[in-house]
Amino acid sequence: MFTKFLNLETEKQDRIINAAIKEFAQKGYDKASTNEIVKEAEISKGLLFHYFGNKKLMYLFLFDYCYETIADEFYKKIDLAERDFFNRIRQAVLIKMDLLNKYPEIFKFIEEAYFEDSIDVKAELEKKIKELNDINLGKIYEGIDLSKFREDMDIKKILKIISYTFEKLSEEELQKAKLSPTHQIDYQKISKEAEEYFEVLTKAFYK
Amino acid sequence: MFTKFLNLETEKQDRIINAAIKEFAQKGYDKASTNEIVKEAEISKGLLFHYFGNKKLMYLFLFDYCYETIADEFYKKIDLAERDFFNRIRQAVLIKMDLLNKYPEIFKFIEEAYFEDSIDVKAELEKKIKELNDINLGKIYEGIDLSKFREDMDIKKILKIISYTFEKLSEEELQKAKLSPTHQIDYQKISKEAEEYFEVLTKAFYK
Amino acid sequence: MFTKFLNLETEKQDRIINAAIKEFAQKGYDKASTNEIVKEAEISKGLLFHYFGNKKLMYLFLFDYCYETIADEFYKKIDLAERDFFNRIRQAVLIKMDLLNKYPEIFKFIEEAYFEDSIDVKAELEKKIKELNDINLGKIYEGIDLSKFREDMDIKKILKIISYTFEKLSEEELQKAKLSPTHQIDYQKISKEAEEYFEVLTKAFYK
Amino acid sequence: MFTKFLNLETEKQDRIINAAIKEFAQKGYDKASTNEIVKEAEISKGLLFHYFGNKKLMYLFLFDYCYETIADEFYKKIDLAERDFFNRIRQAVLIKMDLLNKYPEIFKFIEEAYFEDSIDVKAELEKKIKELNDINLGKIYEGIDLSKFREDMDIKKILKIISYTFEKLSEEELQKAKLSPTHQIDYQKISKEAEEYFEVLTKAFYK
DNA sequence: AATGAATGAGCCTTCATTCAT
DNA sequence: GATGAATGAAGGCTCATTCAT
Repeated sequence: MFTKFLNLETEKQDRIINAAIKEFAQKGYDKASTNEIVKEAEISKGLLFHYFGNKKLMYLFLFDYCYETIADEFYKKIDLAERDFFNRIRQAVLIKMDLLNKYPEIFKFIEEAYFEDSIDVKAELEKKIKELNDINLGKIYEGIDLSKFREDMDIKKILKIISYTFEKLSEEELQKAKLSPTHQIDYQKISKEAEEYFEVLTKAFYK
Repeated sequence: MFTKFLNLETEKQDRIINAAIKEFAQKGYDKASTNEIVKEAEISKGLLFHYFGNKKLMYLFLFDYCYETIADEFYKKIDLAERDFFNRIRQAVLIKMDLLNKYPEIFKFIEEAYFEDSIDVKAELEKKIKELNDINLGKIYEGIDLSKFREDMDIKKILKIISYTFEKLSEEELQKAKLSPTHQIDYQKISKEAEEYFEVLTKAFYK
Repeated sequence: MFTKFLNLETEKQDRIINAAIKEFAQKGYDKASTNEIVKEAEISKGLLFHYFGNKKLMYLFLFDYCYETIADEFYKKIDLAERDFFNRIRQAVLIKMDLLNKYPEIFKFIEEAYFEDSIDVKAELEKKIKELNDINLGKIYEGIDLSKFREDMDIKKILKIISYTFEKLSEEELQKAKLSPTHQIDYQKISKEAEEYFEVLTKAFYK
Repeated sequence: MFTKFLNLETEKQDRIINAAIKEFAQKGYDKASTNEIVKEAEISKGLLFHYFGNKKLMYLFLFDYCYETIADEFYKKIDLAERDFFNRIRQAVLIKMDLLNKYPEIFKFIEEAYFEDSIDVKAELEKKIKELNDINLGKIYEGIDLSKFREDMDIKKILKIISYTFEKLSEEELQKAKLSPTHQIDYQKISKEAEEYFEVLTKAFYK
């Protein structure tokens, strides 16, 4: 499919990928301009279509590229030997924040992709996202020590409630950052808040 | 501001509003075409701009309209005499699903609006959303009987965890419906699932 | 033709005339908006067309109105008893400047009208301008004492050369004002410059 | 800037330039339609904007093109060895009329440009015109034999009066042609008239 | 007389994509 | 492989004018 592109010298690949990610992350699928991408990447108009066929396929390729980049690093860093659920989640939150810092554009791209509503890519994208969720859902809970949890409740539901809480917490902080004038995320405040929720949730769901 | 439009006969207003909501809900702000809206509403091009000035103002007007329509019905139906938190949330979930059924396009429009990233409307929209959040946040917890909850934890955090759980639950079901071929929401299944989570959460957080 | 309009109460007539002159003077025929005119004049859209038929006729009416307003005052003020040509022209220049100060919008309108190139009004306007020139050309020279001029030249050519000089002088000052940041006309400088040219021309063409 | 356009085959360049000049000359900046231009030039809509960016830049490019075309021919033809002022002006008048005959549309375009009031191009255009005036003002008087003129008057004013006379004379003839049904300029009559004015002016201002 | 809602052609500009070179 | 000129549909929006009330 994208073999032509992948056989390019890495430097040119990177130039193109970075230019495209930047444009899509900033403007979303519809408003992103292939003109801007080729200008930034310093390649010709025709070449982009030679490599990717069309805008949609390029976007979908970038989504995969971004997802893999982030996922690879994520699973490289997470310690599956840590069997305590809360510590595992704490780890996940910290790693996510680290990656956010390291690859802001890529992260931005993925985040926007989750909310991308353009009819051109919506269907394909949702399919991809669903698959990813199915694949990864289990992974993060792999090897968790379930013996610490109360046994008078459905363990799956407990895990879900805990996951939901931290996801919503992150979303809310993100939303707050979005609405603040500086768009700055206050990592320290999030960490502190998370610890307080850990405490409540441990008291509620651990033996 | 929109007095010209609001003085129209209701039938024509509805035709225009429905056409516009449908178009924006389906395609998002940028890709939505005023051409399509006037075609669907069976009015002339110029008239739309006679009423709303421009696309952006029309979109913002529709957001207000949609929000008010939903909020009015929501707060008319919710029983603030019900002081038990879980029953209150159960109510809220059911009412929301009912409205979702009754006004699917309006709901769609609002949901999309929350994620609308078009630079044209982003700023204004976020301001509106922020204001709404500030206003309504407290309202749903009004008059709740807090004496039933455990006292060894921060009550605010408990309430948040519970809210988060049901919000995420709804979102997940919605997402599942989105990805299913028929886009059908299985209300019964949701109700049943919600009851099971009520049970878990009561056990965890009630005295 | 415009009897409907002319039978209006003067106050309303003035409101409409002023609004229209302002808009045309500022934007030229094509870009002038009938919408802006009715808004400023506080009358309804339809009424404007009821009175004037269409934009073109309104413009032509305004040209006549403006021309008459200026010409009436001009010929009321000019002293036809002054038989010296240079004094007569000096008078004309001073009166013109006075009127410019008193009716800046009307003057602006007439000036713009002379350069109006819109195909819609060009032909009609040029016809009007030609007629006016024919009528008024003689008037300003009426009763001039020709005995002061040299007799070895065609007197008509002498008068033309003198007129041309002052017309061009005015045009140049106007153009300079146009190109200056403040658009301010320096009347004192013009008067002084004119006097210097008077001197040269007297020496050249008087006995 | 306009390299894309200037690298085109001359035939196509000419087709586009002629179509554009014609349209702007006839209708002025605002009313000129890019649609008409591309139709006349037989190119696609997009191509025009590919070459010139937007309407304004195209107009400004054409102004430069027209000015250079005329100025180049003018200064190629004028004989700077001719030191007699009247002969020099006679030359200038004849060359101008020749060019007018040869490039009527270009001339028209420039003339209209001087009076172009559209806010879109006014500022830029006036800047260009001002610069041109500064550059060319001296050139036409270069090497003139001033010893023939009377010494009891400001020589600069004399030269101005003479220039003004011939400029106005040309303008009047042009205006007459404009208002005549055939739009024909009667060069012979102009030459004869000019000679008569030469005579008067020589008598008045030469020693 | 007076209103202002309604029209729809026309405006400039953008864009992904194609294809001859 | 690489170029960038060329396409033309579609975009949001404006406007003088009409006409039912």
